[in-house]
Amino acid sequence: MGDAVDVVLAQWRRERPDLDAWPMGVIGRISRLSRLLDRELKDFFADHGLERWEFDVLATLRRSGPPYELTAGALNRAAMVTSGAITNRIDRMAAKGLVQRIPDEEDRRSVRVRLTEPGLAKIEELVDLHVANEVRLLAALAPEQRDQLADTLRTLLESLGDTPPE
Amino acid sequence: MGDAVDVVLAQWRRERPDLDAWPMGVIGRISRLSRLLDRELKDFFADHGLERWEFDVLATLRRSGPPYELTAGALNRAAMVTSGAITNRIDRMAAKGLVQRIPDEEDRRSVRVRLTEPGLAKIEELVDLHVANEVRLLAALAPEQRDQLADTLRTLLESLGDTPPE
DNA sequence: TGCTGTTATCTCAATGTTGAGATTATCAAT
DNA sequence: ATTGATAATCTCAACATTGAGATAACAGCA
Repeated sequence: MGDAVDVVLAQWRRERPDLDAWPMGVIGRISRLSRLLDRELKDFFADHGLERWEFDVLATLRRSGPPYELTAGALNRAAMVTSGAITNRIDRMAAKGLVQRIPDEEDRRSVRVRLTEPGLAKIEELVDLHVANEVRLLAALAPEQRDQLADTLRTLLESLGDTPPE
Repeated sequence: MGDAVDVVLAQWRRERPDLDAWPMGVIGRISRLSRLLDRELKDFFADHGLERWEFDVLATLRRSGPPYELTAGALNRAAMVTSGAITNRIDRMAAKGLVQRIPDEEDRRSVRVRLTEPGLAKIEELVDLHVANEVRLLAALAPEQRDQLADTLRTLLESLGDTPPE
């Protein structure tokens, strides 16, 4: 009956009764949940010899469909990190043999990053387990609750400009 | 009518019709929202000469009530970071004069971190603006939506063990 | 008093991200 | 063709966090 954020809100009510801090009940919880879920996912991937960001890159390429390749730019937009971070990630995954860089003939500024055979095998092996793990993490929600939650979060994302590329 | 996560889900449906990836509609959105909100808050605090983590430390001390002091351990539990990170943060904030370290007489392993006069002034100056900024970020939600959202997120947090200290 | 286990904080090397700048390539318009 | 603006990627120094280990202090109990 109450989480850590309830305590925070109660403290503000006591210390600053004039302040209505309700937004913290939403934003604070999103932040904390994100952190907790990150930890859980990290543990899961560690058990399978991957970093979370490696899985994300593999999954992004896999779901883009054959030939399982995207430009570096598309990958960094998907991951919401800077270009420097993506260069670094691709370097390391290429060294591990999970992806390969392919020069783009059409636009020679671009690099296409393609899933290798082992990379494809890895994501195929893990994606079902990953989804099952996520189902476990959300087990506390009733089916209608989770649909409603997804809808509300979508509304928020749209209002913050999280619109698909094209 | 659709955010970046809807695209991800549609891709999985096309590529792997056998896989029901619904949890990504929740966990993916929580991750993305957390990142987007972080950026917004970062911009806001930058306009006021603070890092986000500095504000968090000030706010945690302020809402704990007079004499506005907590142990380093309490601060790192609140911030969900490791002890090394808190040591570093306190060092820098003490150098800026926002907090001061006070040896704990009762338990000499502990350090109490106390808001200085300038630190208190800073948080008092910013907290209302911060809440107003958060209200702005959540403006897309109707009042019942945000209450329901907060409730659902609380359910999730509790199920993941995010329970208050004592 | 002396042990043993636990707790609080700090230290520090390893690691990863950011953010700005450099490089190279493309595009639009003249 | 040439110029200027824009775009894609890579480079790299600065910075912050993690995670493991060190240090010091407390607590319970024989």
